[in-house]
Amino acid sequence: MPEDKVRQIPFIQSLDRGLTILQAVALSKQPVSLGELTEILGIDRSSAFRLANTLRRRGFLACPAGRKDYILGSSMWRLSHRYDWGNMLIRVANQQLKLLATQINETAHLAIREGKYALFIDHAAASNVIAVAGQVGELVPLYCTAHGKALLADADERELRALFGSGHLRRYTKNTLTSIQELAKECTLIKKRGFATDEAEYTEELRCVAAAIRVDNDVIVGSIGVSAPMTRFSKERYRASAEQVCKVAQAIGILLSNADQATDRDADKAVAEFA
Amino acid sequence: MPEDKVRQIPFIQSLDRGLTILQAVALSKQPVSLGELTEILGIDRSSAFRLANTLRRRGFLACPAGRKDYILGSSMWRLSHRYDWGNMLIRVANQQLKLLATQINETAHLAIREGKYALFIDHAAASNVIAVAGQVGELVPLYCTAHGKALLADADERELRALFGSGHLRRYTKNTLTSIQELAKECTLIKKRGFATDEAEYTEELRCVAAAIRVDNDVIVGSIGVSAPMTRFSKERYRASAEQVCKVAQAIGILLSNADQATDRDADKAVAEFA
DNA sequence: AGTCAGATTGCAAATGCTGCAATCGCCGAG
DNA sequence: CTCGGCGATTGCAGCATTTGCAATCTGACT
Repeated sequence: MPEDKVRQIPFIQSLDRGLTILQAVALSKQPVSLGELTEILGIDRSSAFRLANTLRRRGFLACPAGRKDYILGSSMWRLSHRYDWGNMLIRVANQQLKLLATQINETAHLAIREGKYALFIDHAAASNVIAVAGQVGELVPLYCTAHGKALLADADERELRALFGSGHLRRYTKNTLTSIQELAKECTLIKKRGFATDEAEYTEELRCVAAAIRVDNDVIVGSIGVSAPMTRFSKERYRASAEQVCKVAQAIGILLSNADQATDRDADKAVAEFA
Repeated sequence: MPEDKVRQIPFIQSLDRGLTILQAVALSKQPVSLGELTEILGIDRSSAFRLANTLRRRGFLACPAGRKDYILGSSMWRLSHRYDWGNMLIRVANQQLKLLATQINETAHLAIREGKYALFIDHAAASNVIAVAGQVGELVPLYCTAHGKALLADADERELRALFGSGHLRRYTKNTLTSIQELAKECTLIKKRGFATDEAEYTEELRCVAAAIRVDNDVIVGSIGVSAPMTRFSKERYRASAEQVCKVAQAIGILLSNADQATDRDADKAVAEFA
């Protein structure tokens, strides 16, 4: 269990414990019993109970009808729904996005997943280059774009079928992957090497590299990438770009993971190497 | 602000305060300064600071680059993203869904929003009736279905344009609304009267009524409704159904809002004193 | 530079939290 | 139907944690 806590600044024990409970419950697929919480926190049963009870009163936890173990409550739902996460991502990633566009000298995009599609939520154009496809606000299929596939990186075949059904996928170009099986294999590869490509699989003549943005090196919350016409984006050039894309994606992930000053620097470092 | 403290059930003060901060920050559109938090909690500056700082260390709050006021952090994102809200909604709504199907004697559906689409996540068929469109897992457009429009009820024209673009909407039947302007007007109406209709706007010959499910009478988290072929679902019959649909939607909303207190009799007191 | 508002830190008091142990409530076994 | 057994809940007294005050720091504006 990774427990990295720095206490240079005094921190409130009981609040911290409460948050631990919240996390534990959120990360568990099953309802969590008081006993388990006691175990996790390593404190007395009664204390765990009172903590959990406080969370329940506030609606952050709830008890499934009749049961006495805990699940997340509606407050979490409400609070996170109300919040404008898209804007947060845009804000945090903006600088990195521009950096990427400048370095590679092609248009860079930021996307999030929206159901079966990837949604472009921001872009940065290189100064001296004609803008390329991918308007902000545009929805593109997940399965045949670099951004989409990056967002799908963690999916296995079962999930893909649940999402797209078991039939064939619509073909956009001659390179489009149309079977779930191929797609699943591609996802595995993408996950391993860290970036996804689009070899004109959605739009003819358009090549694209993208990497998933992960919070805590885990949950995928968005993707960042660059794209350009094949004529301008040679295979080796865009392969080289992949590395930069990955680094930037990671930098943004770090910024999101612990958005405090200390980690601003970590992110800078991560980017600095090739800046 | 009166600070009634009833300690029939002991609750942890500092955790409670921390949660208050979380709420305050989440509900504010703007970053919240330490001063404001102090104000809200009615405690000393330094205490508020330490509380907020603990939340920040855990990633529940963050500071926008360089600034020193607070916004929600990535932990909220991560936790709520990872949690299976769909299942929670299905679980809570299941009974009501069946009830609705029985009462109206037509198929009832439960849907959530997924990007530009409504996603059916559960359904209940009336016993003696041939099943109707709307498989669980099906995605349907937001703008031309009762569920979709119910989910859009709070959107204004600006938001609609941001979502659908400013062009024309695809026409599925002769009744489909194809202009954003019409849609915006419809949304206003839906919001006012509490339910949305689909007069064969997506599928020919299919009529549908749906109402938004709101947590805390505010945030829309899903929709519930019934549908049937027009031949069987006369205009007056389905108008009468609207009322029931609304009631059920509201009931689910209440169940979601206080999932903990709904099953707990003692908690009624707690609710009373909070109000 | 100088001033001011807000953020951060040190410290001792005391409040609130904790763990222990006793009680309660629910199940399944006898 | 009663009896254990297990986990949840509650009462209590000691003391660790949190708190408010006051001092210090930061950094923005004059």
